[in-house]
Amino acid sequence: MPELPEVETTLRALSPHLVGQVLQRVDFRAPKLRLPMPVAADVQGRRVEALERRAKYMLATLNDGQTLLMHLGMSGRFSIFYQNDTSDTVTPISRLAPTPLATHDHAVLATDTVEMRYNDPRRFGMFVLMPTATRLNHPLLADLGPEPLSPDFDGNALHAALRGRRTALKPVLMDARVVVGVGNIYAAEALFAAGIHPETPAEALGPTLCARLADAIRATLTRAIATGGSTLRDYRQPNGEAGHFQDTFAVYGHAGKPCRVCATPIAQMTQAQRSTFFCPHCQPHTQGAR
DNA sequence: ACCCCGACCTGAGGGC
DNA sequence: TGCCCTCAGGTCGGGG
Repeated sequence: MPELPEVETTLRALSPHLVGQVLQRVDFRAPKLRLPMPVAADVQGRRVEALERRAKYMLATLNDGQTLLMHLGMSGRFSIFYQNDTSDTVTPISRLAPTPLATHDHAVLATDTVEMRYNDPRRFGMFVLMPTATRLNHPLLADLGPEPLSPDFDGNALHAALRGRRTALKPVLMDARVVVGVGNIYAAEALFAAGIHPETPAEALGPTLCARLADAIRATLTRAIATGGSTLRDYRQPNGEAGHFQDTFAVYGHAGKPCRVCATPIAQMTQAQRSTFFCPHCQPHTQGAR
């Protein structure tokens, strides 16, 4: 589920409550999600010095030289709860009052003022503790490609990354070594925005189309962040509200419905075991692919 | 190196 | 009502 916009939305909501705050209470309730959970005592009592995003990972820098890495997997979400109802001095960012823990609440991080709960039905998320000094060399982070919203991602970077990739463009866009943060939804939406067929051989995409696609990826992700991300099933912003970008999907989940531009029915197919949606008219097969 | 596929896990929805 | 199948936003690791 969560792709870059959902992770970014989550991070922006958590930041004011985490950065500079001490994790007074930490509870990893499941022994493992995708990976074994850290030991709570190795996190509890530390102050969070920074919270950053790399790809779909959130990295909380702790004041003891460790970094807590968090990933939302397919169905993960954080919710912010008030610690108590006497929080007059706390900015009312959350409408959620404390409730009993729910099924699939796998982690709890509490500061003096709020409690953050991580819920993840499918348990594909992860919490990993690693040394801050070498964190970028950690296997989870070492081979990641450029951030799509950073200046070093442009048509030239994309063109270089597609070299040697003979397979269909859309699965390649979802390869984090090419560009990070782009999952099944945003790959489809960006390809529609760029007017490129998802089956175009990746290495056939010339500089002009690479520039157009890089722009489309950046614009699509930026718009999604601005609307709080996409809520299909599980994802929620940490204040409990759904995202809204799903209301503006051009193709994702729209199989058989008329294209908003040309009214041609949106097509669906399978690529790399994932559903792909596209408009056969607005995203023609490109030959030569400049 | 690339590429394909299965694995991880739970829940929702459709067909019978 | 229940069962059984398919599908779902991600990523890793094994094999060809």
